[in-house]
Amino acid sequence: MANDGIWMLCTNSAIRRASRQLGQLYEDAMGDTGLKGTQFTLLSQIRQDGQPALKALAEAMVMDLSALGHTLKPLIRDGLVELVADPRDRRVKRVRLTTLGEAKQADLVARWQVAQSRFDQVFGAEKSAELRRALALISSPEFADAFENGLRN
Amino acid sequence: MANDGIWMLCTNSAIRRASRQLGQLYEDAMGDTGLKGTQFTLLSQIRQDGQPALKALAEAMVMDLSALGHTLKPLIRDGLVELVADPRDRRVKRVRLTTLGEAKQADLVARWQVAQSRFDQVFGAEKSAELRRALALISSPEFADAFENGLRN
DNA sequence: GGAATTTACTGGCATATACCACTATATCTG
DNA sequence: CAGATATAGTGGTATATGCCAGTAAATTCC
Repeated sequence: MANDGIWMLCTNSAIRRASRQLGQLYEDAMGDTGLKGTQFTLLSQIRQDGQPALKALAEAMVMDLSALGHTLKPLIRDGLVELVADPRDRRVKRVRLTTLGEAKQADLVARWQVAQSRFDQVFGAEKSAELRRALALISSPEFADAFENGLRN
Repeated sequence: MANDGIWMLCTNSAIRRASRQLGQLYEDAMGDTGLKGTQFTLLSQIRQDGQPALKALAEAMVMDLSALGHTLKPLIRDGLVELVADPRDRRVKRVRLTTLGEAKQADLVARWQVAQSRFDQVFGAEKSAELRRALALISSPEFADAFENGLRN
């Protein structure tokens, strides 16, 4: 499996490489819906959060605020999500699924489940859950803090 | 650590999210060199392979050939790598580091090592190596094949 | 209460990455 | 050998993602 690349030494290279591969596999499973993996992720997270402020959503996704804004554009253009101003704090905008967006998301969940169970089957369900836990740990602010400032216990 | 997102269910979401975080951390460690993590990865892989054909490099990186072409553009523009035609097969182009590219790569290795050892320290060196193995497995063509066509043993 | 600061978002620019259509070579086949 | 097919790259278009500079609204501080 090409054990001789920097990805065997550099976790960053390794994770990006695996990202590309997994992105392909999941996207194929998404099929003709025309939506990307990231878009499914976003729709699902928005659905779960209800009506998150952009800032909060960006943080949850571990994504730059402006990157989130850009990424939402096609979804807004296609009428899957919409932005609503927060009446309490007029700096804040909240994202929510439109009716169309909810339908699309539900459709995608079914397809996603196929991809996810294939992954679990090939990689092993237990190892899969463990991998997600490890990745969530890496994605946490605590991890970033320890990385940047050293482990001071 | 926000245990309630889709990233706890969807390995694809989880890996992209962790990619973003790790990309940030490593890039910060790269400092003022002006190069991105991906560019370091590419320079390092090219260095290791010597003078790989674009196709072969794309495969090793698990990257689309045209994506690789686009990604190399800034590196070519900045004089870090160059393309040379293969005399045997004139369809083939090979990439190689320029003298400047070699110097830059060597410089980056030092910085990268700082980032990688911080990662190992925070995540655990053994777990870290194990994670890279898991990611390399996921990135392998065998994995993709099993994912797409099912495990037929 | 008004100036200074912080916060939330927007828009422009640059790289990362994929797909598709097209071109140039090379290889295969009758 | 000529036509069909396969292979390697290129260029265009679209999404993904980050940084920086700006804008507007809220909060803080005399």
